[in-house]
Amino acid sequence: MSLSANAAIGRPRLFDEEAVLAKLTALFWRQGYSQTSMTEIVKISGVHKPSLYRTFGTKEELFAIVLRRYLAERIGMFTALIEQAGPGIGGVHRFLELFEGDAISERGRDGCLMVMASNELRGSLAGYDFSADYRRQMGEQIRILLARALPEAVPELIQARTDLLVTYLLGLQVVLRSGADAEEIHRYFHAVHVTADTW
Amino acid sequence: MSLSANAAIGRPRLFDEEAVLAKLTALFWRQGYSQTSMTEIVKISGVHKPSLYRTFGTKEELFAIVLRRYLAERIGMFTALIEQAGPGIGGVHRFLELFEGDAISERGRDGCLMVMASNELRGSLAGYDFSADYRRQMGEQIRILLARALPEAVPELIQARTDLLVTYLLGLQVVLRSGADAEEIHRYFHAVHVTADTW
DNA sequence: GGACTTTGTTACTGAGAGGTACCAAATCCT
DNA sequence: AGGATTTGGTACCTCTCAGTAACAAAGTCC
Repeated sequence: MSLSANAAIGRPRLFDEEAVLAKLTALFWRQGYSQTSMTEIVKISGVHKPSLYRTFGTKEELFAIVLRRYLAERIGMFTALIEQAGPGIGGVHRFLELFEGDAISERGRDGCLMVMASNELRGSLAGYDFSADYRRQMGEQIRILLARALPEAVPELIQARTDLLVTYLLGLQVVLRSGADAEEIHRYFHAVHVTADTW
Repeated sequence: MSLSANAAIGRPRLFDEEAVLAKLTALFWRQGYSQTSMTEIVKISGVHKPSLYRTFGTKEELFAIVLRRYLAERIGMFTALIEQAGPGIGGVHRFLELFEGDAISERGRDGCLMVMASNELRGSLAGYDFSADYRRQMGEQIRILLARALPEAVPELIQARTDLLVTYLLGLQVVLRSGADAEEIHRYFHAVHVTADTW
């Protein structure tokens, strides 16, 4: 399902949609939605305004596209980290370590675009409740991690642990975006390591 | 420390600063900083623009005043809830119940102004790192709650539990602002009740 | 080659943003 | 009473915002 209906007819597009969306994702992620102007978007993307509007629609529609793309990418990252972490309770600790590595990176300090957009747009945009979608898909991934880590636990307990971890991770993104230093960030990771030890 | 240097000389002010700040806090809290215009601020406050600028400075300075005021009020709420919750591990559960009552209220659905502003302004405004201030003061309150709840725990453990709860509560505000329904909100509270039972 | 279609580029629009100049009104001090 | 000082209120400023009209350029199809 491409954005352009018929790619063969007419003058060929000089820019790559995916590359532009990747750049704009980073831009929105850094600055937020309403604090990013179309002028900046034109500058960063290298695509002139009428082309942007023809391709992606209004600023709001463009941001919705960015959000859907980011959501899939983000969940993919969770899947990869959980895969890499392995089974057992050690897998939970390894997952947290991998997550911390990403968190203290340059991009990690921007927090999570979903959390940022949830706060700015109250979780939905143009009728699409992206925030609920994000929590649900994130929960599914965390549940996989915990089900493999705690094979003897009943589903209700797995769910409670999952809900705790999801909420914790959302809060962590708030901290990351707020400019906390590596020491404070590590304290928060330490806290959940300690908690996971009782599981 | 009043905002007006000399209250006696000149025409008396027709509006109450505190009442105006309370209204504007609610407005910023609902809409966010950059999505709230000076025109709206004039309309809600009933104070004309030049008076606002004379009294509170620029929009940015006004918001800084709102943030400091809100921070004190918010920490006061934590203090009150913790006082009301009482000692022992039961105090933690009661604190959470009281907090949930506030969370599912109309205002609770707006989340926390500090969390919202942290996401929008990356934790600081005009050189004031309000976000770090908030986490520190919030941590102090939670530590009091947990120290009374777990009198036999070593300080390191109290600190770890505190850091977990602080991060969890920040994440919860993200969920609240995103428009989650009461059932989902209750699930997240249940998750931390289950965790607190192992303390 | 010529009709058709889509894209790149420039210039522009109306609306709304944050912020202020200016003057009348209301108080205090002498 | 009259200057001094502060506030209320109207009208205005400049700048930037999202969005678009119009036309040239670059392709496909017949």
